[in-house]
Amino acid sequence: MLKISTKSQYGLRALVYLAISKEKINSLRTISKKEGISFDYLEKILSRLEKTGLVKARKGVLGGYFLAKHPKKIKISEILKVLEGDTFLVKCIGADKKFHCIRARKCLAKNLWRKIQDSINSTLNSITLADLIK
Amino acid sequence: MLKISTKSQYGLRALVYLAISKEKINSLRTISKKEGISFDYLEKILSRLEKTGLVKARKGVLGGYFLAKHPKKIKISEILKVLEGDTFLVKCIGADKKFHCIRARKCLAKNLWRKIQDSINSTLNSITLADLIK
DNA sequence: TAAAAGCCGACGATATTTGTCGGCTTTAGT
DNA sequence: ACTAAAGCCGACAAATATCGTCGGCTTTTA
Repeated sequence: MLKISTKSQYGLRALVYLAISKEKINSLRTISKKEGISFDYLEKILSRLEKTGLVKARKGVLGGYFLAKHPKKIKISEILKVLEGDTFLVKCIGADKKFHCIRARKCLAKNLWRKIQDSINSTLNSITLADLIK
Repeated sequence: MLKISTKSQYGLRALVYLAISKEKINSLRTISKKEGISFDYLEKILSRLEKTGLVKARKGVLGGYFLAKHPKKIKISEILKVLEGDTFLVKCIGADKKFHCIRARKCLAKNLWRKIQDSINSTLNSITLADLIK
């Protein structure tokens, strides 16, 4: 249906929150409350962002999350890749060749998907978290 | 997950088929066989395209489907709109204002979604069925 | 009047998305 | 050392969307 999952929307909002926050570190509870996002769900999202090195976490009392890099260094494409998986519009142009269809040569639609894909990618690659918050 | 549904993929392939076919009219059965798409599913897709005036149908023996307009007059955006519904990346920028979130003013993410949306739209609006087949 | 074709609504299977829950580990403050 | 606050992790469950099937109907041509 060509839509951005709420997972990505939530994730991005959390990152924006961290980026503009005056605090050096923000707990999951705080972010979820301020952004109105389910605590448990956001936990999974941030945990994933943590594993892929976009945010860092500190455990224990006074713990929380903070950005791993300067917002300038975080491209939107990175974020979405982590949260949405390898975002290819259609499998037949994706990385996994087993989905590349047999009628590849004849398939005139393929070029279209590729074009749209490119246009999305270039937008995503050209914008950073820092661009969003200024 | 930011993907094009197979419904749209099938629909587009069917339209391309009609556009490049030497026959003036092609039955559902023929298209589904040649394109390797489920007969019953494709029926629903073409029926929808028919209702919205992109293709026309003739009933009875020797019946089938044919394009309602010249491929030059059919923009890809039209096709996808019919098949995917109102394709907005996120509800909060969609037509239905009840989904526009409360934190609209604060929401820095919104501009991003809009930017991506615009880039997709302009690609989709600038390409016609005719462009695909030449 | 029979066969081929499209029309239509209901249904069901599957996949994906969106959460929820419970118990674990780590850490700061007392 | 103990406790409470916080993150970590895997299993599960609910909701939704996608994909496809089915049966019976109408229309049309030979």
